[in-house]
Amino acid sequence: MPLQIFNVLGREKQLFEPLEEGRVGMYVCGPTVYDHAHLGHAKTYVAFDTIVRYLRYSGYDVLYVQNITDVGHLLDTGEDRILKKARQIQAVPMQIVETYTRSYFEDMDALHVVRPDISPRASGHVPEQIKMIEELIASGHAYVVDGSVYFDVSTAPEYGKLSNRKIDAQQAGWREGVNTDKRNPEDFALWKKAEPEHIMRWDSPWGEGFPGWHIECSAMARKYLGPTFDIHGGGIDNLFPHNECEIAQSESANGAPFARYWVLTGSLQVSDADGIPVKMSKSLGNFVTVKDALKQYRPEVIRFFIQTSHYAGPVIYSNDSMTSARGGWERIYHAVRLTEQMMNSAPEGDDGNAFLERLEQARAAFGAAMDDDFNTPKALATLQELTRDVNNLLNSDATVGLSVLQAIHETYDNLAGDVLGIMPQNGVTPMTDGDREAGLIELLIELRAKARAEKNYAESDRIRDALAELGVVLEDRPDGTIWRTV
RNA sequence: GGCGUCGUGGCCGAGUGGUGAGGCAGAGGUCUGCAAAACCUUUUACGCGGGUUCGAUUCCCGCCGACGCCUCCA
Repeated sequence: MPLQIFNVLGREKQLFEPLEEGRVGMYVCGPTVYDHAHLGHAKTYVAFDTIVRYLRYSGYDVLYVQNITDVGHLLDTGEDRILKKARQIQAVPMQIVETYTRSYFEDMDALHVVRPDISPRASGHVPEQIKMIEELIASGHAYVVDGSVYFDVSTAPEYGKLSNRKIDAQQAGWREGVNTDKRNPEDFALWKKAEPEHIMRWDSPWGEGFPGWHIECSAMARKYLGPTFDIHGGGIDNLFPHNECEIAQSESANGAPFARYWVLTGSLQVSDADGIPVKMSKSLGNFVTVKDALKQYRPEVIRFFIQTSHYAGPVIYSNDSMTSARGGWERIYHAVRLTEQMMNSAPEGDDGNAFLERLEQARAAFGAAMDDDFNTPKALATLQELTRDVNNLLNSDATVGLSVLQAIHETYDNLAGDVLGIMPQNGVTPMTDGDREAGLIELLIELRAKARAEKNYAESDRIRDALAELGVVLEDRPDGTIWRTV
């Protein structure tokens, strides 16, 4: 079955047909780098990582662009986020940007998030933004007031089509006294005049200033993906005004449709003191940083947790749900470890090759689930069902030949590893630390086997307990002992 | 108030007009020096009220409730 995607623009599941056959241009709104990433960011970017991985697994040549916002994102006090942070810790703004950009990539790398092909920074694309603003002024979509430039929403008749908002109905929300430069309250800034104390400033045809928040995505998407491209992603919380403004700017400036499919992710929530779920966010202070979460759970478990619910829905983070995710992930992981260790001593040949059909069926079921709007929970269910059958096979008396074990392993490698990114990355280079460690563990297992054969259980348990302390779990099976890390 | 998403068993979480997805937790069993793992069996479901239908958890209407956005957030 071909891939179907729920397009927020139109709010329906649609057959995915890229602009150019076999290629996908994709833009995802990235983070504002003024602090460490938290699990809410992880949910969004793991979700899009999974989508990109699946598109590539399906044979698409994906160009994935995800911006870094390092200028222009203002607080409601009119203060720039980056500048505020810089003042707090007495640093130069670009120092902040650099620190947290590195931190962001460090976290995403740890979570096995494949890096975007291009990670453009807003501050590095000011000329492109200025150019687009000039085009908008020339075509009558924007106007200059005292060194600032605003987009005239009344010139974009389709404004509101993504978020289903009608301009006239929103008047009530306008607060008196704010941004009185604007002709209409719903107009938004493309360029802001820099007050003397504003350090981040650039020359422009309208004097020194800095770009508005929305224009960066429009300018950078156009630069790297062209006026029209396939998929635009982001968190649902940016639906309005950010995404809506992007569309208005881009389509007005380019005279062409902007993104064809809009894919937005639901928010990560946390229960408050009364047990009511609320969004995890910086401003509420109820966040868990990715770095802290990684101290408690391995990256595969965090990914698995995120993938147990559909990307578009909300997810409630709690210790219980994480523990449950860990249990579910371990079941799959144990089967993979069992397969790997049986491969070490399996007979050559294809005994048990009737199982190959089951593997094909698993791939088909997994693909069908993912083709249905990237339904990762359903895809995981197909892996769990496969795992039950794999366990039954490997624990039976039947002989399983090496080629069949390899086929099983490859199936997990492709589906759980390549697509979902939930298999530990095992180094295949010879004599890595990992290999040395594996050799030492196996040596200890041999010593323990000798002790067990002599019924010296005190000694065998001592070895097992000591290894457990170090995070290596042993499991005795009729045909020997297997191990895995926790 | 406006726009939107959603309400599934102890918990998490898919899905469908008519055979109880899957996982976690619980109970019993098999296996085992112990442990662990695995497998088998097993217990609780579809917010409330109407309507359409032979039949609705699934479609329609209303209500209630939760969350998100409308002002910075992935």
